[in-house]
Amino acid sequence: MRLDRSFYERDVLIVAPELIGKRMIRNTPAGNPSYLITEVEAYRGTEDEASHARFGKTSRNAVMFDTGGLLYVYLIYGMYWMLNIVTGKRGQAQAVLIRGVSDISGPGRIARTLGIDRSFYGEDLVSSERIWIEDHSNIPEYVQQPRIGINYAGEPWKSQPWRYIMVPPSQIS
DNA sequence: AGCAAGATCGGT
DNA sequence: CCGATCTTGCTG
Repeated sequence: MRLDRSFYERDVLIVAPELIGKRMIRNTPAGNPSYLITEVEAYRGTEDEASHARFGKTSRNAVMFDTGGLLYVYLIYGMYWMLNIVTGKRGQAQAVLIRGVSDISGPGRIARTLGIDRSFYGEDLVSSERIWIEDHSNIPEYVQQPRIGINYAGEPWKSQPWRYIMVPPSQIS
């Protein structure tokens, strides 16, 4: 069943690991593919020096300051769309970057495969007809690591283990 | 105003 | 390790 507002409105450090193992559904004229979420990163508030919210609200990141459950989509390196899910209550400026789904590794390739672009900025996962996330009662194992590509941030932000990676069942000892 | 750098990826 | 490619927000 589709996740509701109350799921997304919690702190990003709670929501991010819980997104691992959930299914993202992409409703298109061609079909209804679903993708298992396998890797995410948490970005937490204006004090997080690795976050786009670190300079406060701007035209690009404005949706991060809105309510949890909305999508934050932005273009990076002129060619890759990044898919993020806003979490927390309005004003908290938190988001989860989707880094891996099913057999797709890398946020840029995910957006390309799912057909995510600027038109998904602000899309609401709670009510959208195009994209949403379902809970299939899957509780996977995961490991935590520092986030990728944020060397510009200072400590402790650079080292926070806010990257969550699903451990395949075959690798659990 | 201009410009360096970016939550990346694929090829060399 | 470098180039693609363009938006962003600072002068990194």
